[in-house]
Amino acid sequence: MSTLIFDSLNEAQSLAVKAPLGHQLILAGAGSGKTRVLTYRIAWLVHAEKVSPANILAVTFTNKAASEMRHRIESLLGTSAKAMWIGTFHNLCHRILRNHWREAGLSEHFQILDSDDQYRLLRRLILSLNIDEDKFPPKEAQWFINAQKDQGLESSQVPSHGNTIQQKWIMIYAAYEEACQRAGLVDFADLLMKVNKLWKTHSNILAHYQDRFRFLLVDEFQDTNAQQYDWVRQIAGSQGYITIVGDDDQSIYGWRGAQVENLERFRRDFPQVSLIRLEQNYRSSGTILKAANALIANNQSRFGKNLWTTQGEGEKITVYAAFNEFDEAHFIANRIREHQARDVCLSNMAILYRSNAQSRVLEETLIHYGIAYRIYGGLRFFERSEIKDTLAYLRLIANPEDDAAMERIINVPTRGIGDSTQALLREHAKQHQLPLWQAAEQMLAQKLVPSRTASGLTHFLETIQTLRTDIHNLSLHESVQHVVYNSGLIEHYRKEKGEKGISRIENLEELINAAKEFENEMEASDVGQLMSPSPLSAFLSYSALEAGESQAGLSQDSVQLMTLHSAKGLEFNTVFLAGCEEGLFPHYLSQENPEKLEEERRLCYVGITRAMQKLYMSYAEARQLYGKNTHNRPSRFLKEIPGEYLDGIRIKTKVSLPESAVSKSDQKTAAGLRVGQQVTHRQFGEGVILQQEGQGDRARLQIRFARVGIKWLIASYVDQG
DNA sequence: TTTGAACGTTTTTTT
DNA sequence: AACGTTCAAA
Repeated sequence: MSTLIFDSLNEAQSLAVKAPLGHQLILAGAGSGKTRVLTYRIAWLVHAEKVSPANILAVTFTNKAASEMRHRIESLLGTSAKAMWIGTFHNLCHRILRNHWREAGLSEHFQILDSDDQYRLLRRLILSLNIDEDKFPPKEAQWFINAQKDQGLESSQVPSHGNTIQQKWIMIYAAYEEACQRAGLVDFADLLMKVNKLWKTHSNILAHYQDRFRFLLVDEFQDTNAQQYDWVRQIAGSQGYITIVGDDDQSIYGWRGAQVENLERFRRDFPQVSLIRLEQNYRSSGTILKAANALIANNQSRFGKNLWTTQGEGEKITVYAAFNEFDEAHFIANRIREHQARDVCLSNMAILYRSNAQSRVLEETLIHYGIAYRIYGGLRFFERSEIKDTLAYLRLIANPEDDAAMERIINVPTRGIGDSTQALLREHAKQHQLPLWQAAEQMLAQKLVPSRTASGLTHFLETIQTLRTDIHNLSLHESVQHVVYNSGLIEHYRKEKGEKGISRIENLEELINAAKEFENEMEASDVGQLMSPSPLSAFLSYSALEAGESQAGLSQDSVQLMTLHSAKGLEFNTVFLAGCEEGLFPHYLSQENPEKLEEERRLCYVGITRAMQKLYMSYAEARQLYGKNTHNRPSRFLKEIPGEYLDGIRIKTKVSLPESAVSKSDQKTAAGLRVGQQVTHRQFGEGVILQQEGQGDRARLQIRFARVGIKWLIASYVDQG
């Protein structure tokens, strides 16, 4: 490796990369090359400071970012970086817990509970505790428990303040804790909490990690929570060198316990932190950057920084006032075609939105236009119910004490084990302090179940046992395949009518493939997650930790659709920021609370700064939201951007013609009416056509009337205005 | 116990 | 609109 590569850095970057050993806080604005700085810093440590890669630990926000970083480092160094630990907090903690399960008080076969599993478990517990489900909804219990865990509090440590409601929550938490412990289950927050506790109770283990990882680098520090902060502080000890990178303006995970204050706290807790600001932006045009700066300046609580660029002004930001979400989608699709014609490849364009629900109309329109797209988020692969059912079979096979898994599949497919039988089982299990599995065996042996259900239950137990012996000598993917085909799940889904059943079966096939790929990767990376007691166990953990970044068809050139949250860290030539309306963005649940509103603004900042050359922002005057027609004002964020950076339709304009609708001749009806046109109606008065269904005289038109709102009418009853 | 239909409710972001 | 829950009938 030549030192020449380090010459390509700017002054601030170079300062950060070549800094003498010590603690560093790098405040890195959007597009300032922070990933570059991190990877180069690591390369510098290895190359110039002669640090062994085995002594380096890097924490990233997503699994994807981790593997990207590994690649970059390897290509910089020209060697494998296997000895280096790079991963998310959750991933690294998982690895540590697999190494020290005994000391952490876990079962060797512990499995990870994802948030859906957690919800189901809580719901069941609340029911069995005879607590009113309406007063203590599982969702809130989940929220409560996760919030406590993020603070590092076990159920016994949560103060009740003599508050009876709080006591109930604590009671639920305690029951949940016990259930997890008994079944060998660990949730996301546990991964961190258990490692923190492990380190506090076993100083030798902590010392081992402190000794090994003298060089710590943490990305996206503004999105760390209290537990993660504690984790970093512990492993650093008094010997470690920490580099943290963050941007307070891009803190968008406050709602799940992230604390921006951690940036400030770091500076207080660690002496002699050198602070470096990266303020030169290499990504966006001057206009886009200035717009972003102007927007974020409306936030009160920030470190304060100003991004600048040497790039030219570039094009203005196009704001489009759509009539409704369909018009918005058409507009976007047309623009995508234009850019495509100008040689911007599809994968360099992204449509960003606030909530996943917005994706449907966009998807449908893109399909209509024949534009390839790839969608992130929504239901991820490993979260689909058919996949989770299969995984539950595998989990129960691997660990008969996994009650959550057993609950899930005991009657899937239906085998006559209904609610009452299940209640009976639970009761027996509770009284004898047994896992459900053993409770079932006992009850059958003691003939405590009616004969008809007994046969169903026996059949279930036998199925699982047979599967267990069957797959004993099979490889991972063969095991998965065997379970898919012999558990009865395939037949079960085949019976399901419509396309749903078909796609489920396809997904199950895909699961077998995923197992195969996982196998290959394990072999290639020799160590990897091999700490797990078995390949199956490793695969199960993987499925919970990485819910499915890997999706079909990712090699094809396609437009990227995702929420603003998942766009963090990415960049695109052209960005469409859709749904810039009050109530949608900022979301109405955040409108009242100033802090939440600032987070929404940061989210908008993140969205804007994803764009390199061209940004479109659009809003719809009318939109179907939650099954109702809504009329929302343009987002306040649009108004916070100075008009000089904006182009196109003025924001306050009441009516403007959607060009996409006009240009399409097939939108015309026999009466010569078209979308966007002003019309009058004898009874309802003046209005604007929003949408059309059908052709000719029998066409139905959706019209927004000034006086009476939106109505669907037959074309022949409308006069052109 | 299972099934289907009617009913009512609920809408953010995710490692 | 989409989902989950509840209720009644088989």
